[in-house]
Amino acid sequence: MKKTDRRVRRTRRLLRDACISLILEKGYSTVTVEEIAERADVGRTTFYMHYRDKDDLFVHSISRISEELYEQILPLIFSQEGTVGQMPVLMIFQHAEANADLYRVILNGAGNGQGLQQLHQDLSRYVQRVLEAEVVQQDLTPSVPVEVIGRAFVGSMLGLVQWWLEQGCPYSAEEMTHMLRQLVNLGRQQVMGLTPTVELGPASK
Amino acid sequence: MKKTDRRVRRTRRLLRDACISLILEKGYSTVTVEEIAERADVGRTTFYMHYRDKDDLFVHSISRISEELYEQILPLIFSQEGTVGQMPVLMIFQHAEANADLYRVILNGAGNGQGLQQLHQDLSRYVQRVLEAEVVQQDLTPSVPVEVIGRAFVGSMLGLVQWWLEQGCPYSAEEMTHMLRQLVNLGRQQVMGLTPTVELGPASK
Amino acid sequence: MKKTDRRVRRTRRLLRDACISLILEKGYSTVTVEEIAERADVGRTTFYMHYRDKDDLFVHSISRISEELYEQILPLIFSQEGTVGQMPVLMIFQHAEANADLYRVILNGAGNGQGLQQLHQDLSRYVQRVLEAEVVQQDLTPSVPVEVIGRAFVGSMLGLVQWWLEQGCPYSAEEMTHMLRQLVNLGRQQVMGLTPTVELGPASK
Amino acid sequence: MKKTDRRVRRTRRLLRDACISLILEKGYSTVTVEEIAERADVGRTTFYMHYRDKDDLFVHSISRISEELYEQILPLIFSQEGTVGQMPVLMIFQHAEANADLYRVILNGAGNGQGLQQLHQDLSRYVQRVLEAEVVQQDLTPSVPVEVIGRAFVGSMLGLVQWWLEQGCPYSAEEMTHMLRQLVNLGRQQVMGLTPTVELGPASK
DNA sequence: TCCTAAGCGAGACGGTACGTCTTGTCTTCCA
DNA sequence: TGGAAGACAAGACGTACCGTCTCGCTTAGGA
Repeated sequence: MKKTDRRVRRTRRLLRDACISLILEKGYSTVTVEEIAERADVGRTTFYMHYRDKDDLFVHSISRISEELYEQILPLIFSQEGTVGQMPVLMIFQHAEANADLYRVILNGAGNGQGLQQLHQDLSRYVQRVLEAEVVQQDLTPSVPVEVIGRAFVGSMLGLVQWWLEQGCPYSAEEMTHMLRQLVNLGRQQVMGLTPTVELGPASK
Repeated sequence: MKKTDRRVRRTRRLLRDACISLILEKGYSTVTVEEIAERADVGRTTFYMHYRDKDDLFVHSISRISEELYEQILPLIFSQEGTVGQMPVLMIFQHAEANADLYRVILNGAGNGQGLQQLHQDLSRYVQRVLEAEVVQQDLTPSVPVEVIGRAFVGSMLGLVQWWLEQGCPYSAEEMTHMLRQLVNLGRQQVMGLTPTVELGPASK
Repeated sequence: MKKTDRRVRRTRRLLRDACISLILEKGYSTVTVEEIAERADVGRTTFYMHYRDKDDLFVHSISRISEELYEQILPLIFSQEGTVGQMPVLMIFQHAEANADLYRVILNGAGNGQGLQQLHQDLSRYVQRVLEAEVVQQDLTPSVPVEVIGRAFVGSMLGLVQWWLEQGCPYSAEEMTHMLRQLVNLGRQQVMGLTPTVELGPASK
Repeated sequence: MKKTDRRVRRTRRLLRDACISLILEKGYSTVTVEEIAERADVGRTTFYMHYRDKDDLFVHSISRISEELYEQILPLIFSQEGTVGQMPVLMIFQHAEANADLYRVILNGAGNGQGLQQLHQDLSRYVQRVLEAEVVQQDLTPSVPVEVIGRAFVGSMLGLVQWWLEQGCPYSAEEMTHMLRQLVNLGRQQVMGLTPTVELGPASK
């Protein structure tokens, strides 16, 4: 029951990799189960032993990326002083740049937008959680529901990431982070009932 | 060359309506050309006389909505005093509420995200144009490219619209507009080099 | 009621010619109504004004040939001394050689064998009629029904014609006629109760 | 490589049987692949796994009959004394009577006459071979090419078979054989340079 | 001379069948 | 015993023709 598990894991990894690489090559909707199986050097039967269909595999494939992202960001968020710190946003831009192709696939709405919805939701939830912690710790009374703040923030962030990747990353991740913060921080602080802070350039860090 | 045109137009309209209603009922990917044709009381052959495939029809179907939106907003934008006025944003929320189902389809990324991409792009372009006019008229030197400002703004707006519709519109369009403005206006004014203004509530209007 | 008729006749002729030439070029079953109409410089609608379908047109097209054949042979048959004379057979070979392509189409069974069946039947009937006249005139008692004699005769004749055309007419029409007569005359005379005659070569005629 | 083969063979047999029975019921050209598949209790896809199209299946279907015929006749032909013996012809009539429907389909020119052409050709070749053996063994000098003799013979035989089946077999196979032999034997013997023989009735056999 | 009916071209349309492609299931065979 | 091979049913796809219809245009023969 050990060797088998390892083999199973291997097969699944092969399938996920094949899935992603094929989507990158020719677009989500034109990729077939057959192709994925062939690329993974696996029988079509085997595919169906592990995943229900292409969508299922796709969701699991991108969840690897999400998990990677969450594992890096989660600890940082809570090691911070209770604000949506600069580091996490920066890391998202960096992570996106490192996995540009995959991000592009997700942000463009592959798989009927499943990936995008999930990412949007997950990130919003995290941001919301952080904001709620802030509210509790500093006893604030936001004039706008934190859910709304989170959604709007993630919306602008992902909007920028998508544009940025589509343009071929004309700015550095640090610059993008700085611009995003300039755009959203004042508003966020205002609706949260915080004192506005002056936003310093990325170089000053 | 007149009667025929009218018949063609009628057929296309029937197809577009059938397409949208079916997507709303059972999701983009499970709708078949056959179903659309049947719903439109049209032969499958006729479908292919007018549209290449389901995607093609979908794009044309939603473009009708977009055009409706643009025709209402465009004039307003330029009749304003050169700022991303309250009215256009409000109108988008209202338009979304009025066409909630269709917006949900688009924002959820139906059709491989084509609709969402297009909407994002179109709106960004409009916002960008307005901002550029502002820059020229008031001789400003923005610290962040207007393209970035536009993208971020549209990102947060669409993020909010999507969340709002998914939640069943727990706030009024006016409230949503006000919240969005509170969140983005200060930042926008700062990076544009404008004097910050106090944002008044929706009721005060 | 005059010019119109002429126009109609013209259209039908154009259609028949187009039909035959197309069948010769690419085989009966692959020819489409559209092609025929186009070749005849006629709208598809017009085709259906004159013929029910491709088969209908085909039958009418080949009937022209049959009629030509019958008009030449019929008089001769009955102007003869009451035997299946040499002339008619020779004329069939000559007619076949002159219309080789069309005969090939018919004998190969184009149009679900309709043409072939018809030709077989028509010729058999004629031969049978001649034989019956012989029986009556000479008060014979054939040991084999004339219907059978006729069928067998036409069978061997058409079998030879088809082979002959397919081989590119390696013999002259006269030679073919002579060979056919050598093969069938003795038997026919025997079963008819006639005195066998010596068959002379084609040159001796 | 065993069970699978058996399954494949079974499927093909089902398809061939369905094909023939449907053609008999409603004519070659109106039978559709869908119907054949349905009758054979097989998916349409499966049809295309085994045969290219309806024509392909038809040719394979009738080849079974031909093979049956050849397997019965071939041995007899060469076990004979070197003449186109009575037995083979009789067997063809008997075989035709036993498979009347299928023969009718073939002789009427179903499938663009493919079956008929093939049968004609195959039988002609066999007859020709026998005649050639005769020529060599008895050192004859035919006044007509054996190819021509064969073609003419097969032509009259098939002509008779077709007529006979179409008439509902008004004579016995033995009678038909006798009539055919009366009609062709004298001529054949003459052109082959053989002494004419008296043809005895079928009862005397 | 008009006008009116016919032949006709253009082409939208519903329908049927085609041959292909992909999916998901199941069975058989092999390592 | 798990996985590859592959037969298979199901069903959507996009295409090709078919036969029908409606719409106008031309034209020619009778008023």
